[in-house]
Amino acid sequence: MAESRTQQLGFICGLDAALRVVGGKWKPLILHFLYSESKRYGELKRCVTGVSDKMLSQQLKDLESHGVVSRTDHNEIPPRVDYALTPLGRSLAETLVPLCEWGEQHQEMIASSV
Amino acid sequence: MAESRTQQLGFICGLDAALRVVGGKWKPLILHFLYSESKRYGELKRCVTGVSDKMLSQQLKDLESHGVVSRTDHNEIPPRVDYALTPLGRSLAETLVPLCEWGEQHQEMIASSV
DNA sequence: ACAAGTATGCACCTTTTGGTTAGTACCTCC
DNA sequence: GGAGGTACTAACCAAAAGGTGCATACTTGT
Repeated sequence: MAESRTQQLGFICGLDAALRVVGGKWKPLILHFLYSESKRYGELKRCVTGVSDKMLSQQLKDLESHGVVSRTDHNEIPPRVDYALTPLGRSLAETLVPLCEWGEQHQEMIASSV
Repeated sequence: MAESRTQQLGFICGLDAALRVVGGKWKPLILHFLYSESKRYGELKRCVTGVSDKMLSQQLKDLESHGVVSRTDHNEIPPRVDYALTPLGRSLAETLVPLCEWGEQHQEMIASSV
């Protein structure tokens, strides 16, 4: 029984591979908010309600290392840094749209079943 | 400024709501494997490579409480229990398909950028 | 002059997540 | 008759995720 290419790479399936990139509590939300437009660090933080500085920086760094987010440091003082999706990141963020819509449609039920 | 219905319910956005249901390391994979067909506990465990009994039971219970997975205990000895997606679960699993395809297309890159 | 905003890094701590082992009660296969 | 499969649960422990507060170095607004 030949192993599939996916399994040779150490993934269970394509979904498992994708979760390596967007897994975690904050990454999908970050991608989602950058999807509408690129944002400064502070703007992003205000969008992703409840995230701490530490988490936001860390997750952005992860996303950058996977090539889905690009960081532009304007080297100004006070600091000014922009975050944007790369084309790859944009294609990934698009796949989250159906999930987002599902959440909107069923949010009442989700809220009631703790 | 009026708060949106989503925010009244305590969610940042629809995506945030959906993540309450499918958040975590294993839940998306469980849904994905149940999408093709309903499975017995042991079958599912063999599909979701690497999951422990504890995690699989726990996550299945969570998914059941959110109404996306249904559990059928045949009350036999030795035990026989089937897990299947509910219609709601099926609609959720469908939203994961694009993500799965994205993962397949980009798995080489994902594997290389640790 | 002083507070607040700016984008982080660091150290410390708590919470959540996840793994391991053992146990159940019965069956089938060798 | 002992091993292994079946679908779990509970207790215990380790690891990862996540939160808080402090520090930076300079600007703008009060």
